[in-house]
Amino acid sequence: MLVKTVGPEYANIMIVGEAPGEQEDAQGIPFVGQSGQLLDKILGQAQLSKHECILTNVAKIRPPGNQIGYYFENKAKTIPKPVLAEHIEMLRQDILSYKPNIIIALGRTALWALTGQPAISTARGFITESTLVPGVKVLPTYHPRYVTENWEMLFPVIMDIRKAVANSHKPDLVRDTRVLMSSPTKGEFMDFLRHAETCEKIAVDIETTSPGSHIDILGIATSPNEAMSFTFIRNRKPRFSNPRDEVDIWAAVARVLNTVPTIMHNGTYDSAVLTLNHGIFCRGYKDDTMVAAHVCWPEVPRSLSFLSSVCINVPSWKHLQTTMPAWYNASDAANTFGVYEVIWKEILHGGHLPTYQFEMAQVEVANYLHLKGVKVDRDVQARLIAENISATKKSGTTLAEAFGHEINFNSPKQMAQLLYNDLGLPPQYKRRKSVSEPRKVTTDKEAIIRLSRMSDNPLLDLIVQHKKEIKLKSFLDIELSPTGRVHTNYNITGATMAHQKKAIVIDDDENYKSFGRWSSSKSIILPYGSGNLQNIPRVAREMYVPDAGCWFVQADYKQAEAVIVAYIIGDEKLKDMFKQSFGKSTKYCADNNLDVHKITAAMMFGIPVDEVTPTQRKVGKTIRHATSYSAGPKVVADKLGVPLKIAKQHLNQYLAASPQLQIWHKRIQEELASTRILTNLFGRKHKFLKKWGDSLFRSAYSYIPQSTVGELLNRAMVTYAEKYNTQYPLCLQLHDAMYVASPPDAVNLRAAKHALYECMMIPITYKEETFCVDVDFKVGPNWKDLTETDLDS
DNA sequence: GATTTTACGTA
DNA sequence: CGTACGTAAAATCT
Repeated sequence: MLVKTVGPEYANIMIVGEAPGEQEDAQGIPFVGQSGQLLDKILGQAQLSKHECILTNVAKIRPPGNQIGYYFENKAKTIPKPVLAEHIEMLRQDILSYKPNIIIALGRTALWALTGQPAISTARGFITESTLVPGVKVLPTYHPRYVTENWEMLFPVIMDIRKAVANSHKPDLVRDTRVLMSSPTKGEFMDFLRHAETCEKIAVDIETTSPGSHIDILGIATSPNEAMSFTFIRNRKPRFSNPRDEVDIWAAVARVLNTVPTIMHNGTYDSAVLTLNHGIFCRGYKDDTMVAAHVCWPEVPRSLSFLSSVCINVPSWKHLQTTMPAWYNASDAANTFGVYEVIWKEILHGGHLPTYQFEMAQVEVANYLHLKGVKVDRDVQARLIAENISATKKSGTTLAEAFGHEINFNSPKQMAQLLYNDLGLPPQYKRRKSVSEPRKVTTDKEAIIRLSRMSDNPLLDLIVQHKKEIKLKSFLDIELSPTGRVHTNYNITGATMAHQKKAIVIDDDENYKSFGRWSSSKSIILPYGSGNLQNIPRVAREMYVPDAGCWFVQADYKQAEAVIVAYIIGDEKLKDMFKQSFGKSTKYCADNNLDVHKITAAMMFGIPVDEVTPTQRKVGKTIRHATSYSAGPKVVADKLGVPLKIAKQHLNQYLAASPQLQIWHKRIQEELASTRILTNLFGRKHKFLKKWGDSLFRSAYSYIPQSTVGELLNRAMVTYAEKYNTQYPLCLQLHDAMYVASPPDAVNLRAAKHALYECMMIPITYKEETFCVDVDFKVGPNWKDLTETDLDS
């Protein structure tokens, strides 16, 4: 049936959906189905009711199978069939007769019909003018049906509706009243810099070209409504023939950035470039909108564009990056200022100030480690590469001879052909996210190891070894900087890169989450090394060395996640063990059976701790590890190399002996059900927006231990950097460990260890109980050959 | 040529 | 049905 437009005559907000669904079709009223119910909730969050709005759809009749594609001539859904064109004309008439002030376009089809724009993801959140009925405002947002599949988009949709409500009271189209100056003369820019020096706050943004991260454009905003950007390099050519002119400007810029409190968006990048290329330390850089967003809304995207769309009311500008780069840059600076003002209120209102300040305190250390880099011993590197080449050749030749032809072991296709056709082995399947998904064949390491166990073909193990050697090459065969160093970008707010893009994205990532740990990625300023320094295999670590005349001192939190878990689940036996072993040497712990895995095994098998055999200990270790994060019997079976049935028995034995973990998992599920928010032991909150189910639960189980340990280390590191970095400088961060450099004599090593220990002993309180996580030390001349040492030895 | 999938290294 | 992270190469799409 034809579903008509409904709503009161006086309404000034019109909501346009895509097409009627089953319920709408049956009742003849728009938005009465499932997505209508969600719409009610969303509108409620913006103090709006459906009954105050004009409701309609682009297509007035339900398409077969709810497929909107039915109404289009082409796959891209840009050429409507005559019937849809008629419906759109009806929509136009409705707009003319109801005269809404603003139209909320729900989803791609509504956006397209009202404005001709094809992409909802870029248009979302920015008010534009309708092309269907010129003069009418359109605010595009996601369709509720899309939100039900992508819950992380609920937040922006609510913000969009609020923006629509706020704008529905304004008579005109949004006029852009900002003053964005993009082509000043040198004199005008110098005047502006003098003006900026008198401001209480400014926002700054730079545009750079790679390689070299040269600054093309620098923009400064003195308020959300006033910004000026200056172009230094255009089309790779400097603007001034006399370098003197540029020097003057940089001197003035340096004065401003070192004295005026500065806001940036992902300023770790900007300030690193300014420091490295122009010697400007940006001492005024105190606030960052990306860090602020990470603290307030860790689960949402934090590109400046996204944040602007939810925080402020400006026209979309990201598409002007190439055509009007200076204007774009001025917009960035002004909008950074605007976003800051909104998020700052949220920081205060939401009680996020301490966490925000702690995040900002990490910026300096992260930048220091980024720019300093780590030295690589070229001789060791050459030796390791040579060894790797000969080993790879040897295993490769053996395999090629055995199979009668060359095989690309990196190719899943060729591997599948080899394993499941040529060798006729039983296909192995990947684990699925849910049972409903189709099974997919895999040829990964685990699969090959499983096959090796069944078939006794020694070539399978050789394949695994060969693949490892191929992989190792990528860690060894790396480019070093002219001074023989590698650099990594430490990201305090988690990931900074969109998945597998050609160009590394600096402040524009849409796919962002973070569990409070640092991540490490390729530096675009100093692109030397393998990029990520947190996943270097042990073998390759040999070539990483401290600066001349020093050794590495490694300090890592001992079994940190296990300690945290023991306290949260209230496992008294384990807590007792951790207390007894605190500060004790490895030998003492071994002699006195102070060993988590032995204790686990003893509990499982119901025997005294000193009777646990090495095999039983291995079972205990695997089971504890597996159960902590809710792994299943298949993983345990693979790890231990035992049949599934035995693995299940082991798991049941453990769960029977130690029920606390399951009780805790239940508790986590209840917390997720009531608020979807979990808080780590330092008060950092994370909202879990993924689809309800086991995958969500497991992610949640790992959150508290993982993020608590990450934050523990980062707190220690900030304190250490402030107090001791000049004496024993920091070199590396590895989630639960940090590395510093010290002269290798006993006195210095001991002092370095004590400095680390002092900063790392941070008491953690949980349920009125306070504890510390113990620290282990290792020292050595390179990153691989480290030997254990006690605090005082 | 761009995007998605597969695999794999660390904590 | 461990999770978190980043990178490389192959496979697939357009």
